[in-house]
Amino acid sequence: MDLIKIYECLCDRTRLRLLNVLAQGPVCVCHFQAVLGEPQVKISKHLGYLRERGLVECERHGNWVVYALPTKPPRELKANLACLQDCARENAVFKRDLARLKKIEPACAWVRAGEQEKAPGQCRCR
Amino acid sequence: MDLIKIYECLCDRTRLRLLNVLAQGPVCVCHFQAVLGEPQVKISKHLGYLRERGLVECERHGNWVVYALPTKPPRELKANLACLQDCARENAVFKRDLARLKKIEPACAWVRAGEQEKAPGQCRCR
DNA sequence: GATTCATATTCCTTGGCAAGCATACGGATT
DNA sequence: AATCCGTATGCTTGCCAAGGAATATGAATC
Repeated sequence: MDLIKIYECLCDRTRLRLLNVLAQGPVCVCHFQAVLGEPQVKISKHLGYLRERGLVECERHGNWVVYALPTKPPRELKANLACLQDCARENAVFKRDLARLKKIEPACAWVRAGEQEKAPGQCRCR
Repeated sequence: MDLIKIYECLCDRTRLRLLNVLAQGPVCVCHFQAVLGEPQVKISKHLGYLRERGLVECERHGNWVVYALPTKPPRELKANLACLQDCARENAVFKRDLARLKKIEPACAWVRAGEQEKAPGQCRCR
């Protein structure tokens, strides 16, 4: 994987927040909206940007689309994500996002459950 | 230091090469030209970009300007430079640059010598 | 089949950066 | 002071990315 491409993905605040959240595990788009408090278009576009460049993968479940970090990330990506985690640990925005994620967690239990269950009929996390 | 700013600096191939070379120690602009094989303007501009954002520092010695990594790099910068070094180790371009640097080294001994000596009257490394 | 919900895409405007050419600057040499 | 050398800055062009509004898609529900 091209280093430049990785850094291009990392040099946007929204994308950093997305990746920081994803480090906790798979998340679906509606949860991102709730956690980041950003409009749908913005979230979707940045996820698309990351997806095209191979920094995230996604899978559809009914209406929901669940995003996750690659199952087999290349060395460079792995290293940089680890570095990001290390740097983000103390950052206020990143911490706030994770706190919000935790609050929402009950609403997206089916994602954490390995996507075995059927996706709920309606999003209750916003 | 702002993480975004760091990543913005890292998402250009020329700047990555500059930083990779700088990881070996202080280097003056004319050596960069020889090592990277890129025109003077390009080198100078990218060094300026890095300088404005605090990723490198510079000091003038006669006609020469010697660039170096910050003496006291912030945590995030340190971490990312280390990560870059780790990722760049196997990269062909980066390795070639370091090889060229080694070849040139005799011509810029005064830089390595802690800048004690007077700068030579003319650049012989190009 | 029509509607609803979640998500993606298109179109537009705006801003910033890369690259190259020409030129300016600062210091040393003659 | 005129010149030379190393380095930096203006200027222009072209590209790409961000953001927002509107709209399209795809799947589920009624």
